[in-house]
This record gives sequence, C-alpha cells and structure tokens, in this order.
Amino acid sequence: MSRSSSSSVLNFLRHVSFPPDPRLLPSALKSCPALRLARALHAAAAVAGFSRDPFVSSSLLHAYLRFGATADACSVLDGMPHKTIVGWSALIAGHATRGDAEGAWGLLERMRSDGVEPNVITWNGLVSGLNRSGRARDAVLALVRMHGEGFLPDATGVSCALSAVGDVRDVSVGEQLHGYAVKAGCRLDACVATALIDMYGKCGRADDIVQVFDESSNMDVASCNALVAGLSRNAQVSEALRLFREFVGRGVELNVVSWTSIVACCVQNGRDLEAVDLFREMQSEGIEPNSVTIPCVLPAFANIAALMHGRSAHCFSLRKGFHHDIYVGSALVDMYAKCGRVRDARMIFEAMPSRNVVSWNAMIGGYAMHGEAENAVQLFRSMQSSKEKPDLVTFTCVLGACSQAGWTEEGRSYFNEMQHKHGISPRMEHYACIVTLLGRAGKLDDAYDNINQMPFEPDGCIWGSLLSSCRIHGNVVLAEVAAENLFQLEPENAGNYVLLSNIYASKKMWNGVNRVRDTMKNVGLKKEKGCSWIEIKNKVHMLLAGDSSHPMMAAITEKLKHLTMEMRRLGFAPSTDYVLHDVEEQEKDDILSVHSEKLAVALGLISTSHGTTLRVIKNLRICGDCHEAMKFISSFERREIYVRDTNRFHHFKDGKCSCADYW
DNA sequence: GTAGGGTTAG
Repeated sequence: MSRSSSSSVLNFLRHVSFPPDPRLLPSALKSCPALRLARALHAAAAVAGFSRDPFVSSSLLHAYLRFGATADACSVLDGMPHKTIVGWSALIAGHATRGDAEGAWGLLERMRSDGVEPNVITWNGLVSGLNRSGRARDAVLALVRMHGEGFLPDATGVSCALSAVGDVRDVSVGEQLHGYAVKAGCRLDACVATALIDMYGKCGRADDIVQVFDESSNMDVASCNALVAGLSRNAQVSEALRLFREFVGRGVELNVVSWTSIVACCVQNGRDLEAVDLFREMQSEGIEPNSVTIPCVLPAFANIAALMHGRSAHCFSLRKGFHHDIYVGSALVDMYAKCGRVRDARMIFEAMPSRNVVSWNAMIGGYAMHGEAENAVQLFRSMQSSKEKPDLVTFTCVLGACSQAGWTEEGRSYFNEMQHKHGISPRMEHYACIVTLLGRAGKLDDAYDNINQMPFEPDGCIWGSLLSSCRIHGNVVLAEVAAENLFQLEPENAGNYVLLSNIYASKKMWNGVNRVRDTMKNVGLKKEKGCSWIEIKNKVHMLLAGDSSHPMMAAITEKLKHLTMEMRRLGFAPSTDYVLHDVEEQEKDDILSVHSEKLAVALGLISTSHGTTLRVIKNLRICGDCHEAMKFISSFERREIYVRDTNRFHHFKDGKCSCADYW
C-alpha cells in the first residue's frame, strides 16, 4: 500500500468507533477511503437505529456519490423523511456525472412531484455532470431546457455548455451561447472567456479566439493556457508565442500548465528547436516540469535526436517518480527508439508498470524504424497475448516493418489479418504501406494495381510512394503516371519534381530533366534544402547542404577532402546519378560532397573522440551516394554511424548498413 | 449542491 493511501486509512480510523456514534459518523464517512467501508458503516448505523438521522444520511449520500454508487445514494435519499434541495441536487449531479442522463431527468421530475423546485445549482449540476460524462449533446439540451423553464443560466452553466459544444465541434450552437453570454451579462467572466476560447479552438476558428482575447479584460492564467492550446490546434504558432508573451506583460503569473502548453504548441507544429529553448526558459523562470511537461517535450528531443537532452529528461523523471506514468513511459520508448537506442527503448518498455496501445505501438514502430522486422513481428504477437487490442496504428507499424525488410508476402498477409481477424478497414496509410511494400520489392505493376483497386481516391503519399519506387527500379513509364497525379495533388511539393527529374537523369533523358526544371522554375519552386542535425556534447548542430556558415566549416571541408581522397584511393567511385543537375563529372562530385549528412558526419568525426558513435538525422531521404560514403567511412574511421532519414534508421558499421542496401 | 487550461504512438 502506498504511503498516501495508508495515511488516509489511518485518518479514517481516527473517526470510527464501536459501537457506532452518530456524532462521529459524518466525519468518518467524509474520510472513508473505500465503498465497502461506507456500506459497512451504513449497515452498522442501520443496526444501531440512526441511519435516518439527517446528518448521517446526508453524509452517507455524499459518500456514496463520491464512489459513483448512485443506486446506494438513491436508496439513502428515499429513506430520508425530509428530502432537502441539496440532497436532490447532489443525487441528480451524481447521475449526470455517471452518464445516466435519463436517471437524472427522472429524479428532476420526482423532485418536483415531491414538492421541491430545482434551483440554478440543481440545473448547473445537471449540465456539468452531463458534460463531464461525455454526454455533450445532453448537456447543451439541459441548458436550453433550463432556459425554457424560466431560469437564467449563469457563468457556471454557460461555461459547462460551451465546453460540451467544443467536444461536438458544433460552432453554430457555440455562437448562440456566445451571444447568450453577452445578453446574460456573464461574457466577461474569466471562466466564460476561457470556455469560449477553448470552444472556438476546437471548432477550428483561430480568428474568433483572438477576437475573444482582444475583447476580454479580466483573463487569468487558465485563459492564457486555453489560448495557447487553441492556437496550437490551429497551427498558429507565432500568434501563440506573441500572446503568451503578452500575458506576461499583462502581469498574469504563468504556471506549469502555461509553459507546458507553449512547449507542446511548438512540438505539435514542428518547431522542435524552439520547444527545447522554451523548456529551458521555463526552468530558468523557476517553473519545474511535471509529469505532463515531460511527455510534451520528449518528442522534440526525439525529432532532433537529442539523446543527451532526452536522457536528462529520463533521469529527471526517475528522480521525481514520473517514470511510472504511462504517458512518460511511452514517450521515453519513442524517444530512445528515435535517437537510435532501440535496446534502451525496449528496457523502458519492459519496465513499464502498465502499457496501453500507444506504448505497444511506440515500441513496434521503433523496431520498424530500425528495420528490425523480426522483433517488430514478435512483439506484435506478444501484444496479442496481452489484453491490448491492436489498432490501425499498430498495423501501420507492422506493415512498415515488413516493407523495410522486403517481406512482401508477410505484409500482404498482415494486411488481410487486419481486416478479417481484427475488423479494421484499411485506411490511406495502410494502402500507402502496401504500395511501398510492393514497389520497393520491384513489384511495380502489383503496386499500381493496388492503387487502382483502392476504394477511395489515392492521396499524395500513395503516388509519392510509387514514384520513389520507380526511382529505385528505374521505371520511367509508371513514374510519369505517378508524377502526373502528384503535380495535380500537391503542385507546391518540390520533392516530386526532383524525384522525376532524377529518374530522367539516371536514364540520361536530358530533355525530360530540362522540362521538369523549367516547370519548377515557372512555378517558382526551389529544391528543398537538405538539412541534418547532430548532437555533440549536449549541443545540437544544424547543417544545411551547401551552407558554409558553421563556425567549424574550414575544418569540416578539410576532413571531407581527406575522406574523399581516401575513398578514391581505395577504389570508391562516387555515384553521380543522384543529383538533379546535368553537369560535368567533376562538378557533380563537388555537389555531392556537400550533402548535409556528410557535413554532419565530418563535424562529428573531428569533434568527438575516436570510437564515439555518431547519430545524424536528416530532413530528406539519404541519397545513394551518401549511403555508400557512410559505409566507407564507418569502416575506414572505425566508427558506428546512425543516420535517421525521413524513412528509417541506417546503422553503418564495418562498411555495412543495417538496411542491407534495401531502402 | 455547480464552472474554464497542458500529455504519449503513425
């Protein structure tokens, strides 16, 4: 038994006597830690003949409601000779909180026929309870009926109803409530303002959030937090950051929820480096992260492969006891896997006191990302012998693992198992997995057939996957089909043009190359800059392809020159069909030599001691030339090198890659 | 007896 629950039992025992004393029973019931004990006290009071005492029965009623035992609570109220409005209201709120809308309405009628008229608290309790139990529509209906019966809903009722509206995303009802709050004079109440912001945020109305903010004068810290969350939901990061600072200017004391919200806002919108900075700033402001902050910030460390930062958040969690939290545990599993430490991820996973579907998916997905299909599938089998049911994400991970390993038949069979054994109908992402699975294995026609047989219109991911496969297997005809669809679906995505152009270039079809380049120029698209990150001694370095702004660039260039010479000497020939441009061979070598992952690895080599493992992440897929170069470097420099691209991990060791050149 | 804010996997 934990320390806190044993102390609550001691506190309870202090109020218990034998035989039972009617003056002590109310306080005993108030501190009663378990439903069974409340029932025992009830029985003892009945035997002693004072269970109908107004104080005792009222305490029993509330104790039962605290444990959600609405039936017991009902029988207590039934036995009360004088039923008070407080008793009725508590019972109605209790039923509503358990999601029993019908029971709550029935009690409201019984209360009236008993001669007790509901008041505003009775109604608010009903609205609040229904909202809390997820019966959002019923909560709004209750408020409407309350109004229809001549009651003026107050700030409390309106806030609860607004919260319900946000859950059902019915902005027109939300707007009506907004107008009502203005008329009823409770619009400027801080809770109403917060609930309005929350509602508009959930309904996708960022402009209205800002308008509520502009028209409010007495917003507090919770309003700020709702504001940040609402803007984050609608991808308005800069606005969230600006208003977050403005709250400080207004003298609002920000708390751990505020800081967690702004960190989460950056992470959820791909601004990982800013999230890391804010996480630091939070602590220098004297706000200590809690068990919600940690799972919010961990994905930022995971995304930029900041293993040292991630480890220190892990240590912090251990010190604070957060590591037992299922959110923290799952986020740690994901972080270690994405930082290249899939064994550490498994250790965390095994040590978790409880797991949910997210924890399983994080671990299975981790194996998939590392190309460890065997482990992924094995874990998927253990999941099925556990009580946790696989969901659509689980199958995305399992299918992903199969496609990384080239397990075509296994992948097909899991695709069927998903539908027929688990009743999950395939979604876009599952078809994308199947197309990748078949395409990468060279079964391009099969992949194309699958696209044509899909029950809905394929999206950019599907065609993008086919196009990538065409790049690997040099299929110009299907590549043109895929590209045609992609240019319609995502005309702004430069990567598609680059891929098609590379396919033409690899076939020496220079007219095609020029045509695509002209189109790109006309549409005004630039090739996305390759970008890599490497963490060295607790600092994350970002390197851009062709960019020479890094302070150590001279040494990096020197190191690359030396490596290139050694590669040549040992018979390594750069493979030049990976670049977009049709240029002289020598110039192509130069372009290749500045791909960002090479810069990152060179920096890693000169900044760490011999034998240190290097971990690099990249915003694009690693090119074939860099892949060859990494294999060479791993053997020549005797270093293990992990490169995580958009697709998976490549673990280079002794001249070989964990993907076995299949990617 | 009634009210508003932050979390993990793809």
